[in-house]
Amino acid sequence: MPRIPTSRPYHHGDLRAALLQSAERTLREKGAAALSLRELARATGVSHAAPGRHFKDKQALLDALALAGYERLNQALTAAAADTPEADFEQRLTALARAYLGFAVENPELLELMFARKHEPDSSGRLAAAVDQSLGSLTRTFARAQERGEIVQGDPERVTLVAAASLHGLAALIAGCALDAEEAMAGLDTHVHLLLHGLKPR
Amino acid sequence: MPRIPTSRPYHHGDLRAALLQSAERTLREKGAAALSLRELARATGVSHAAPGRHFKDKQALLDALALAGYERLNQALTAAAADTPEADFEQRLTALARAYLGFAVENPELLELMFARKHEPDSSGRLAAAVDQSLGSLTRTFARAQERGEIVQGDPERVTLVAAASLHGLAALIAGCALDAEEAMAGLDTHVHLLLHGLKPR
DNA sequence: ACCTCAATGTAGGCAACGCCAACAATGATG
DNA sequence: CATCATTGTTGGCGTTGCCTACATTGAGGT
Repeated sequence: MPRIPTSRPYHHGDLRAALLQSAERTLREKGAAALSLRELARATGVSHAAPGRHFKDKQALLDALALAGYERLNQALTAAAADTPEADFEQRLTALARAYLGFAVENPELLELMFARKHEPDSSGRLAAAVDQSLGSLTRTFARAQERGEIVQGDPERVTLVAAASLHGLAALIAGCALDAEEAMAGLDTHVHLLLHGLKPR
Repeated sequence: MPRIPTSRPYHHGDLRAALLQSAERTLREKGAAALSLRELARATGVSHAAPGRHFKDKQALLDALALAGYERLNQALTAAAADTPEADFEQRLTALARAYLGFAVENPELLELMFARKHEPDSSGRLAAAVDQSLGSLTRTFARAQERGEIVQGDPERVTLVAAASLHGLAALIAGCALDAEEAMAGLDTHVHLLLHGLKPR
């Protein structure tokens, strides 16, 4: 059937980006469960099969969304690290923690997506790289601190993991509504302090 | 239309339990995405609308699944606490950590479900109670340690949170395939030690 | 013993979804 | 200017969650 002419041109221009943007909006406002390719297509003003040209799967779109999330998170962490160049280690770590938790508070649904265990084999490689890159800020901070003797010696990966797990745990609890966001942010300084100085009395 | 007689009785007996059991099996074997009420009904040998009599929603079934998960986790934690009655604090905490991480390794999909942010308002109360109960083992351990002076003073909730977040972070990373399970379990002792003694050199 | 009725299971239908195949419009490349 | 890969459209298929109407059952009151 020949097409009835409309105001919109046949080709969208940058449908992929538009879909991702719209998807992130729905994700933020209505949650991941409300994400449907068809609804997304309607919201973007294209036919229900158009998204299939840019994402082979629904999961492929979710993966792309997660990847974009990692990139934003990575930017936030890098900025936080750059903003406290010569501060002492505890302040530096606190800044990183604040950046990470801030991201978790602002994008809880996205965070859930980013750490979900179901990814296309295609995307998993790029996603793993993105995770490493995000962890990079933390790793570098710890490596430098270890060189300066501000941190216990030992396998740097393990030391970093202790901090990373603690922060990620907070973020996950916030994203899962098991922990009040403001309360967690307010107690962050104490949290990092306890992490660095230990739970045992000195 | 009158019913053609079959070997199976009209009433199942305990359909609700059978559905939950079947659901948990599918969850473990094929993931949460593969859970469908209709498929579940087929597997249990009832009609596609029968589950609706016991779970008003698909989400209601997921919530029931999560609740059962919390009960199992709680048992594991309680048992771990009971198994190390007079051990010193670090050993006690390590035992709790091992129990929690063990659960995460064995039931990653279930853990994801338990900490998902979408729950029916009906279930959320019971779920919150279950979370508190699971946290109870940790809280009690810390409270006792604080009384004995084995732990820094200060808001006990905050001190507990540092440990809880750290463990939950590890569990979440394992469940999300961002961390190798065996590696994490192997390094658990060191992890707990660092948590207690801090990352700064003494 | 019978009747009633709430609980539980069944049958069918509806709208929405993801995915697929066939076709149409477009713009870049020769 | 013809060709053709890219990108969008239409229509269809099978599945799903949920709803309504109906059937079967067992328990409790008379």
